[in-house]
Amino acid sequence: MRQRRNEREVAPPPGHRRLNGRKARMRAAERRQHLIAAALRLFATRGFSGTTTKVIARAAGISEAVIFRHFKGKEDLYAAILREKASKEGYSQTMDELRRYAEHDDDEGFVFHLALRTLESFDRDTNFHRLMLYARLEGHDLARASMRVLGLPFFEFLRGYVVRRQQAGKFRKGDSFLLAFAIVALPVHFATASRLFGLKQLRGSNRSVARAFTQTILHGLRA
Amino acid sequence: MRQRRNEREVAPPPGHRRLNGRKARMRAAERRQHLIAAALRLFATRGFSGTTTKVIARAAGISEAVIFRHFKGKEDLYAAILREKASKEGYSQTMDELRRYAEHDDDEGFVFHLALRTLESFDRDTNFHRLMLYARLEGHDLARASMRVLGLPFFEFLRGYVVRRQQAGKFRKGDSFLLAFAIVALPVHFATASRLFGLKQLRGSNRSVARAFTQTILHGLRA
DNA sequence: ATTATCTATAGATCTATAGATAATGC
DNA sequence: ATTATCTATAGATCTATAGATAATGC
Repeated sequence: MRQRRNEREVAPPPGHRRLNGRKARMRAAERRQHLIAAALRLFATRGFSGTTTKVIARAAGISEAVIFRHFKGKEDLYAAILREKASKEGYSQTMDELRRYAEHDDDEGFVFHLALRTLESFDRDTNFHRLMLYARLEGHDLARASMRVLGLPFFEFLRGYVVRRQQAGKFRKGDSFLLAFAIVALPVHFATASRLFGLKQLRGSNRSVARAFTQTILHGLRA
Repeated sequence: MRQRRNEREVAPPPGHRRLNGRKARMRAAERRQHLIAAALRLFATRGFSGTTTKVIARAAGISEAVIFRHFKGKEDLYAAILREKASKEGYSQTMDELRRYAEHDDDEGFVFHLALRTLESFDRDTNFHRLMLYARLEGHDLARASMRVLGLPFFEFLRGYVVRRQQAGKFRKGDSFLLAFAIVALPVHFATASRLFGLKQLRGSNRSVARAFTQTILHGLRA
């Protein structure tokens, strides 16, 4: 099982100086980021307790001691990754975009772009999503916190949209919670299966997948 | 983080003899099952590498050495759990039931019971589903195998049903793979969020949730 | 002179085994 | 007599720290 050796060094960030072929030293802030990047990949593939500081050090191309110079401990490094990567940015940007479709009562645009941005996010930040899934399973505090601070507001925004469309008589009546849940469930579940678990059967361009889910969510399977 | 102490003993199976207040010894086969049950709970909550043989022994109320008497090692115990619990039973029983709805072209019955059985399965075997999610993330061979042997045939059966209904003109045209995926995605994603991650916001009886998803899948959100 | 990194190692913990001992079935 | 379990411990790893050394900026 856990015997895979995936410890090749993480490339130093662009702009990083090199000293006649040998590695130049990084400044503290730079090394911090570098360690976060290296550790993210490893925690994402093997989980917290499946990842040793030794492996992280090897992947980052430094000695173990350096990790503890920059972070209080393994747990602190893990927490730093979550804090660093679980930024509001992606969420609020997508929310702004969706709000525009919502203002025009453009259900197709709304659902389609929600799905599309979800798929793109899993493509871009596969490791982060993998890490979050691990963190949620492990019941990590910061995963819960991130869910509360980012996930819930987003979901409430989505549910608000559903309620508004129900009141306008455009969406079926019914538990707005479950309807909103259904909208996110399709793309998230698909992205999880295809990107995180690598189910090969799931193919197609992001746009075509998003289009199919949009049709399904808005009009259902029935002809 | 991983500091929770959840090591109370697993109750011995019913019918287990007791010797004037003290524990009676189990026969090998019985102890094996007992260890599997105890370890399942722990692996499910903490993952493979997050669970030590010491903690398993404590939870089972025996010394660590007993584990290695019954299993070649921790990995072997883990594999035994997957083999034991990932039985075809649940799947083929549900498939038989669904086949009956399919024969009567009862889309409502088909989708509703698929959702209902999924939710019930996550209620009944929460720990198993948690373990499988961990195993899939960790890329465990047996998780992949179980997906191939159980998951795929089930999915192909489902896709076959979708194709047949498309040919009958009852289901919309479109990628049968994605349509079939949508049918399972709603209940599975919901069960995962509510049962495995304990999102409290997700409530409602299994039947009402299954009903809501059936409506959504068959008729969509549009009024 | 300051900052980043390394080597070496302590001390805890983890998996696994050997050999002794206690319970059970006949 | 056989089977299940325990105690004790080996040997490998794991996180973390102390103190020495090498690179960098001024």
